[in-house]
Amino acid sequence: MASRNSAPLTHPDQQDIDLSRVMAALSDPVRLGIVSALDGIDRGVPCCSLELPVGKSTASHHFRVLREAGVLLQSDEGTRRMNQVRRADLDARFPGLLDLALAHGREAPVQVR
Amino acid sequence: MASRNSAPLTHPDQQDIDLSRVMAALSDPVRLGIVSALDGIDRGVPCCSLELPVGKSTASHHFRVLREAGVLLQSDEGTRRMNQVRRADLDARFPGLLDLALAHGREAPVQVR
DNA sequence: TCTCATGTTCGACGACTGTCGACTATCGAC
DNA sequence: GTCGATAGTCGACAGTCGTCGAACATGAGA
Repeated sequence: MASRNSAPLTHPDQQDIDLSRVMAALSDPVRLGIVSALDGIDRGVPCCSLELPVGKSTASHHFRVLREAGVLLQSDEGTRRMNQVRRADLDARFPGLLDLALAHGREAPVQVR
Repeated sequence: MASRNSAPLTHPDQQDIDLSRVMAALSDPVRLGIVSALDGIDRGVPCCSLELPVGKSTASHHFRVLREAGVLLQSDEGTRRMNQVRRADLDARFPGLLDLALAHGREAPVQVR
């Protein structure tokens, strides 16, 4: 879905993932909640399946930040935008970072419907 | 030094160091440069010994952010404020985070005079 | 075709952040 | 006591960030 004329979901290549951006992305509690909820799920999860404490447009913003930082992989399936954590890429580039962040980011758990 | 009536240099206890704050602190290139320059030096280093690309008040701000996040230990010695990375505390609380950040944060190296 | 569900984009807003210059505080040396 | 070095504080400013509501775009079904 998304707007017709939106660029086709830009994701950074693995080697272009920037630590500063990843850390900035993960330093927001809402975004850490998203990643935490999505981690370990092997299929893509649509945005609407997460019970986030913010509005739709704000959630959209957070998903974009995570995608552009290289944390999430997004792909369109019909009217749904599926989300998946890029664990392999992140583990390859910053070994241990994701585990560290998730281990310490369980304060505001996000439910997956 | 500092102002006479400033609170006596608040540092978070090891167990109170918050990952979000640490990551936010380390996601700024100037601050990452500071930590990178200070890491591995066993003695305290005064603020003025670092050649930072920002003004005095801005540097002061960055040092405070790092201290309040739990990344730096600051202590006054006469007219100097000595700085040291809290490596033991950080390694204990978030094993590997500092090494990860420093390994990937050498873009804007900061000189120690 | 019409409608609904999903999700984006676009201003707008307040809060926070990074930056600066000017001023102040403290200490040590003269 | 005075002066210089070191360093913090205090506004001020522009830019970014997180948030929202309203409008728009797309695809799936009825």
